[in-house]
Amino acid sequence: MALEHAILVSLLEKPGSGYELARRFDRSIGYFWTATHQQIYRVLKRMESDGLLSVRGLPQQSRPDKKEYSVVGPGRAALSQWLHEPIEPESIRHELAVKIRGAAFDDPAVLIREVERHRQVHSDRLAHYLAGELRDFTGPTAPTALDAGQELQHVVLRGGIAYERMTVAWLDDVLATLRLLGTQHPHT
Amino acid sequence: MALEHAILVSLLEKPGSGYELARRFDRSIGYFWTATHQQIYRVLKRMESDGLLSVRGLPQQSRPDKKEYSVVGPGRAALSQWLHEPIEPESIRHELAVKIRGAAFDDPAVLIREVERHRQVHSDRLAHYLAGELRDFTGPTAPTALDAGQELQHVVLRGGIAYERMTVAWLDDVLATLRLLGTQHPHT
DNA sequence: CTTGGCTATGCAACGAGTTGCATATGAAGA
DNA sequence: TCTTCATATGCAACTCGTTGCATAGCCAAG
Repeated sequence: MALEHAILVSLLEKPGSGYELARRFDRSIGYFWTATHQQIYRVLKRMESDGLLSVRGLPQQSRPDKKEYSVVGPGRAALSQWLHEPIEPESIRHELAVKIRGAAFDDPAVLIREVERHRQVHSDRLAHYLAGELRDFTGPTAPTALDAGQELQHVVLRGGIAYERMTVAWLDDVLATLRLLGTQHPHT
Repeated sequence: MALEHAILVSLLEKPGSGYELARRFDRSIGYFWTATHQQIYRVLKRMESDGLLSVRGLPQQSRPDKKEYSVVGPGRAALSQWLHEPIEPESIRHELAVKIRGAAFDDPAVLIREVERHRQVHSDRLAHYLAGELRDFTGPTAPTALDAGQELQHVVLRGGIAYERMTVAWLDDVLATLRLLGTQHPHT
């Protein structure tokens, strides 16, 4: 139930509605944990009935009502307990890697476009992360004192940056390999 | 249904039983796609009834019977079709990153042991990959001619190596950050 | 001689995640 | 004016993935 914990972290960073959470899961926390709005609304409801969150109805002008969720005592305790539990080191699911191995049984050249497209996405993400880092951690608003929250968000962002950099470099390696095979085996 | 495709690739590389596939998903292809034996048996049954695979019962001495699956025509066609379809660039689910951000709301020091443990796992995986690379791709049995299958398996392995290297370096960064926060805030 | 481990397959139940659809309103643009 | 976009929430049905358990025989260690 890691979504529950991701929601606790996000709501502790800043209370918000299901809709707002859904948007955060499209950026920020979403770089490390994805979720759709359906999932979020369902889990929020359960967490509230379990007493981990409190809700506040915010009637809005010219908009549907908003339900703002905040973490309450038991929610904070649940997060703290989870932090003390060990978790399994991630096991990746890299569909593109499966495709690349599968390309041995077809024409490897069909993957070139696909890999180029992925490279573009990762390269864009890298640029986006770097811009965020400049804005939030090394710009004029640079952290004055050592703030734990800031430092931890920064180190996670550095992880994202390292991941995207590594991925772009690897996809270049993949492209070079595919092109080499293309010239050797014009079409198997 | 990417498991289906991962199974097609693995069975094209070498036919085998559900049990054998389950073990391959603990190594090799499993580095990029995980699956439990339950999932595998269930999907194999479906794929066979869909006509993508054929089965051969192999009675064995002093062992339960084995069912050896092979890819047949329609299976190969399904793989080929999948290779031509675009896939979504991976979205990561990095539970440890969520924990690190969550540590801002508790004592960051509680994560040190956990991060050290993860670092060890990734460092072991890296060593394992490097040994495999030496054995299969750069050793005395180095590829004579340019074999597409070999080259593609190698580039995927290089991706795994790059990933583990990057992760170990990042976890060192995380540890340094956690330790720094520990000395600054002896206990919030 | 019994316990545990390895091969080999599978059911049943549950929890997690996805997809399609539905509803309501106001603002901006064609 | 009509459509589309953005806010805001939710149900229902489905597939995917995990966990616990069951069976069955052989082998090796204690």
